[in-house]
Amino acid sequence: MKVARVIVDVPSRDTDRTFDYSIPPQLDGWVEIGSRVAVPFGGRALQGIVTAFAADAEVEAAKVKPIAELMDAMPPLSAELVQLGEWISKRWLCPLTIALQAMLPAALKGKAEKYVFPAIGAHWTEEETARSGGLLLALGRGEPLKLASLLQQYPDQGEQLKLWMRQGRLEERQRVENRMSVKTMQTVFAPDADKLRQAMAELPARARKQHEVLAYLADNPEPIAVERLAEALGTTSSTIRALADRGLIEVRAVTEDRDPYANRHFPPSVPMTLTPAQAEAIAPIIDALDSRDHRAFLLHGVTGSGKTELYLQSIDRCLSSGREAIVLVPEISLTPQMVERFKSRFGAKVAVLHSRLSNGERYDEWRKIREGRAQVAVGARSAIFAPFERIGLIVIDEEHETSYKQEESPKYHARDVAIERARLNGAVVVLGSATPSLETYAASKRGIEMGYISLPQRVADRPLPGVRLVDMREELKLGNRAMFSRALHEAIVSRLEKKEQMVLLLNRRGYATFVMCRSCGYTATCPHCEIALTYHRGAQTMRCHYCGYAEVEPKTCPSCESPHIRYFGTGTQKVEESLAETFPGIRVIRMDVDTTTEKGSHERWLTEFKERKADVLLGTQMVAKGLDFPYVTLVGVLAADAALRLPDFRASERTFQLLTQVAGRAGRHELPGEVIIQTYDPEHPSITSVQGHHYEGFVRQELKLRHVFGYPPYGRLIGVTLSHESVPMLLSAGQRLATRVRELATAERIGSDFAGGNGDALEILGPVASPIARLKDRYRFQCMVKYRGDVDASRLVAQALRELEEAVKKNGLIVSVDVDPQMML
DNA sequence: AGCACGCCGACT
DNA sequence: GTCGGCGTGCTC
Repeated sequence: MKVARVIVDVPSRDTDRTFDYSIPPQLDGWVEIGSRVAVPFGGRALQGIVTAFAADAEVEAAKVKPIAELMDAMPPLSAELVQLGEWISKRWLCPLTIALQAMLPAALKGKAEKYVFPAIGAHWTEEETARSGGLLLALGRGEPLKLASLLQQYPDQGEQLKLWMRQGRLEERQRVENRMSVKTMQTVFAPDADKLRQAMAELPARARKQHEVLAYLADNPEPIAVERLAEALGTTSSTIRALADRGLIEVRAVTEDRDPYANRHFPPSVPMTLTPAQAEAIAPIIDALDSRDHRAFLLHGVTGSGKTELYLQSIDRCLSSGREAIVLVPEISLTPQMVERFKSRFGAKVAVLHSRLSNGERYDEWRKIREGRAQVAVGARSAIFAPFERIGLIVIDEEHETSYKQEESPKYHARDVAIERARLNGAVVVLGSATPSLETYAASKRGIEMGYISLPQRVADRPLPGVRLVDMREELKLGNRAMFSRALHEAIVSRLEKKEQMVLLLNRRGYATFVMCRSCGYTATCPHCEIALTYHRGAQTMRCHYCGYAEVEPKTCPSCESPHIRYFGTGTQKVEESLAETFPGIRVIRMDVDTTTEKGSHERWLTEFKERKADVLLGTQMVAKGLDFPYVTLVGVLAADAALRLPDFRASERTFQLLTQVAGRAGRHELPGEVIIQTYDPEHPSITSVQGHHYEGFVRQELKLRHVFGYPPYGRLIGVTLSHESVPMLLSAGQRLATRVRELATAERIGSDFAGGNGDALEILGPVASPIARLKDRYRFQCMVKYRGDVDASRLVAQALRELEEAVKKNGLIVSVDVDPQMML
């Protein structure tokens, strides 16, 4: 009996294998590898993906059930993507269904819905019918009805329904349905100001928060999302709901638009004539495309060297050979300007995929690709799964960006997936960056698996901006306690006079980074996470940036009641305030997660800045990436070493990359640029190398350190984080795991004297408390496996984890594995 | 992940 | 004597 092997959508270790289903005659010939099917599984209906066929079931024929339904006429995944999914699940140690789900748009994440209908021959008394308040009448019409909507419509009949189902008078059937939910947003609509004032007068005086809400709406009459309004006023949605209940405001679910680019016109662009340097750089890429071999290249080009034009011309070449192209861009750089560059060149052939799209929009773009109506996919990380069938080229712009690593399961890195997918397709990969990750750089310098292409000059020979380092310790000695050094102060003044613009970077949001009592040393920490709370000026709250916990600012010390409670450290809010005080009349746009939560706000700020409605763009790392404004002639970094002391071996690399990227924002057009970096550590290589735009110098030094400690690219890492409410439990589980990995390594004769890139093999560190030792009320311990690249450590870790899970069963221990972790926190 | 099956406390 | 608490095991 021919069977389909199905991966069912239950993300657990013991269901991480195929289950066999027979193919009903009417589906014969329709079910393919990659088909999405609904199947009965343990008494319920589930979604699954067909990954193989077999001539016979691996279990006795009586156990094999038929596929209930084929969910799409055209399989959403190809055999190639299924294969890629299998590779991902092995590489990052996750259940295959999780890898496969990551490839599907959210709209295709099927969910079982329960339907109820009367059993044949079931009767109800007149009294029961009357008591059911219309429910039995509705059921009596014959159509099975959705259980969830019945419960919503008749909230008090839940018990009754359950009883009838137990008695067999009602029957239940499950059906897997698409979650084609159009995205909606609860939005507040305010009446006109007069009505609002009248409403305020009618409100009881003690309803203070409700007054505030109405006052805010009187000033800001445009519709606003409930969540956002609540956040702006430091209250909760219940306040707003209360107002809606009184009928004073209206709250409606607003659906989001489906074609984000429907009303936009993209003026066509033609290929630019390449500079000699560009022409030389693109040649090997074109060669590789023409030969149809799998090849990968690092395109190492300084900021402003014209990498995007090379991408465009490479894509053009790829398309003209009848193949398709994927372009990955960091989420944050996926701005309308960026999209425009691709749409202008390739028009309707471009599909755009990013997280800001609603599920419906995303699904529509995805279908354009699947159905062959688009040949270029431009998108963030997950666009690497664009369902093309003839991929010729994959471009990853800003390849060093951390956002290419997904932090939830599957914890894949899009760069590695790209290379594997290109290998499967005989396609070319181009990794572009001004500051390549050390892994990529080292690989390209080895020259075996990856070629190196350099583009060391900016186009039109525009100079890289001059970089000045300012030692803030000297400033302090000279009595300057302000957050702006004298140099930066002067530079700001001169830009204001010349009506030029500035970008200021501070990689910390909020107002003050911690709150401490000067009398007793008490610091405010999150009660759930052991993380210092950050003070936010606007809402006068202290917030945890990890779990979102917030409390009102204390007037006196909660511990000793001293009034000497002070705010330390500087966040973007405080800089904004200080700019206004120091430079009266200065116009500042602040961009950080607090000001860009609303859909489209990110874009709006950038447009305003571009139109020169502000002098300063102040923000966290989101102002460092890919922005291109002709009037920006000054970039200021307020505290360059902020991220340097983090307990992460990549801290230096990140700092260097961030500083170089932000420095590249200055002087990109006619006007020359200047960069001022304030630091307490002006000798640090991450910082001094930025001054000379000296990537190679920085990398050489950093690689030496990595070599000594056996960190990537010389060794590889697997992080395992265990979390539980109890510390002793965690410690014993952690030790058990570490011991077991060690035993397995010894059994396989893998030496444990790995130190640096020349030792041999594998070592396991920990368990130790995680840098964030407690998160959301759970303690966290971690182990780190450090190993030489040719050792199959993930197999050992997987086995040790299986054994550990077997041993502790369900006692609440949560284990999370991260292969090639990018963040050590 | 769910849902069933199974073995021990507070109720009609 | 029964309802139901959630520990354990299976799902083609």
